[in-house]
Amino acid sequence: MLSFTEENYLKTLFQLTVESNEKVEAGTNEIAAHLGVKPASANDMLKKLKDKKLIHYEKYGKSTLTKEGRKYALEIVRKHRLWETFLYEKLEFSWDEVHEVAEQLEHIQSKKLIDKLDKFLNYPEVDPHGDAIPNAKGELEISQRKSLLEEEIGHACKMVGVKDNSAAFLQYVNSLGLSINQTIRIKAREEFDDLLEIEVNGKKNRVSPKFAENIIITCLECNRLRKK
Amino acid sequence: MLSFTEENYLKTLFQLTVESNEKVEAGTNEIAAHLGVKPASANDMLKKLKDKKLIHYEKYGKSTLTKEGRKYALEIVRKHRLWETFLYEKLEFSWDEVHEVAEQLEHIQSKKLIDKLDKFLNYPEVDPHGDAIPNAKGELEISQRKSLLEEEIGHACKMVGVKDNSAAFLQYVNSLGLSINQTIRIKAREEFDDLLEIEVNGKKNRVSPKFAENIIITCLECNRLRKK
DNA sequence: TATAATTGTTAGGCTAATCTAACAAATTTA
DNA sequence: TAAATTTGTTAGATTAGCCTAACAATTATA
Ligand SMILES: [Mn+2]
Ligand SMILES: [Mn+2]
Ligand SMILES: [Mn+2]
Ligand SMILES: [Mn+2]
Repeated sequence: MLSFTEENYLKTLFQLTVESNEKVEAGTNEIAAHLGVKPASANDMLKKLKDKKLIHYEKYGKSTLTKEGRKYALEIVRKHRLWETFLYEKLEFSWDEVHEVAEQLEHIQSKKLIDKLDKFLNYPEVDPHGDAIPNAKGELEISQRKSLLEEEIGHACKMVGVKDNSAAFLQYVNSLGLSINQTIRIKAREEFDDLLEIEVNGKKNRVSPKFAENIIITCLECNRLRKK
Repeated sequence: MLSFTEENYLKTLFQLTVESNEKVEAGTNEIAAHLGVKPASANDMLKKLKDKKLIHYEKYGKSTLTKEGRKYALEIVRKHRLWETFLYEKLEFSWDEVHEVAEQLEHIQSKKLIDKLDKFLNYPEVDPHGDAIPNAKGELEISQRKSLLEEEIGHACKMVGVKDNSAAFLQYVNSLGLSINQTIRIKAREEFDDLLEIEVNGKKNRVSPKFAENIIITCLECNRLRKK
């Protein structure tokens, strides 16, 4: 059985690779920063997890999860998101309060507990943030992606990537306050010139269809409602 | 904030003293045995808890909780019993499965979580084993006690002590398979001679009114129903 | 009340997870 | 491509919680 700490390292690696929209492997410093520890500490643990065959790691190289490690990571993510859903739906926690408590609850060891919780919540597909919940078999339905241009008016979505990777475009994206994981709400579409009115962090802006076509998003509303 | 381990020591001391029907203070070996560690380990921790002013402890003496330590212990007991109730009432866990998981859940740190859980469960007074749940202020309603003679026919109760402490009586008690914390069910009362028919661990026996008068119990049914 | 048994303490070690400080490799930049 | 910067590693120390083995105090028993 894994320790609390080992579990946190696996989950971090999962987030930084499998669930990242930027990379498929993670460096030691990055992992350390994500966990709030020093690189030296992360280095020790990476060697240990490699010995346990839970991650792929080579000296001075980047790390990824093995199949086995990924299995564990998915279990933890499943628990985390089910608990968040429980807190949100049953205990009147708000959207932004659930994560912190779920960080603790995700480490409770009991297969029965988590399966019963899943049933009690009526097998939810997504957590309160719109993120997919792995099922009991460890299968994760990756949120459907599309371009910002294809998103429905009125919906909120999350930016997960770009199609155009040119510096010019990225700078443009940046200047509008947009970045990975940023929530974007589409307010309206101008009939006259097809510009989209979007809201980011409370600030409104207008973007061209060409711009929107190059922003990759997942729709929060669609994910949330997919099977409910 | 207290560590997982410190919390377990405080809870153990609470169970061995405040909630015990035999003693009001506990020895080092006893504490160690209850926690499944060696006396040397318990000794280290007792000194540490004393420094933190959570327990009264003197070299070669017995230990008890300070007011502060008792406050923490009650919080943990409250969490433990609320989680047991949740598992039993909402997640279809059985009577005997709840304890193990609650041992983990009792250490989750979130005031809001436990108060919301309390509300969600509709402020239960007792856990699935009939034990009282401390309220949010840390007040514990000690289960009402009476003699076995006063118990209602058909009810199940728990033996918590004796009135007569003579060796002869205790031996008699013992020969019937009775001991502290043992569950007793009253099957019937004979009209003819007032003998009580009891069942202990599946075995039936008959006891005199004089005998029953000297056994102190708390009624599980009454505790469970007191305010529901 | 002397001896035996029980109970409690200490010293010294071990492991997991962390740190700092020094260093080495890899990558970026001029 | 050489120098500067970033990234990653190592050695050695620390802390919490546990252990064993030796010992000391207390309590029970003959
Ligand atoms: Mn979260
Ligand atoms: Mn965690
Ligand atoms: Mn319990
Ligand atoms: Mn516990």
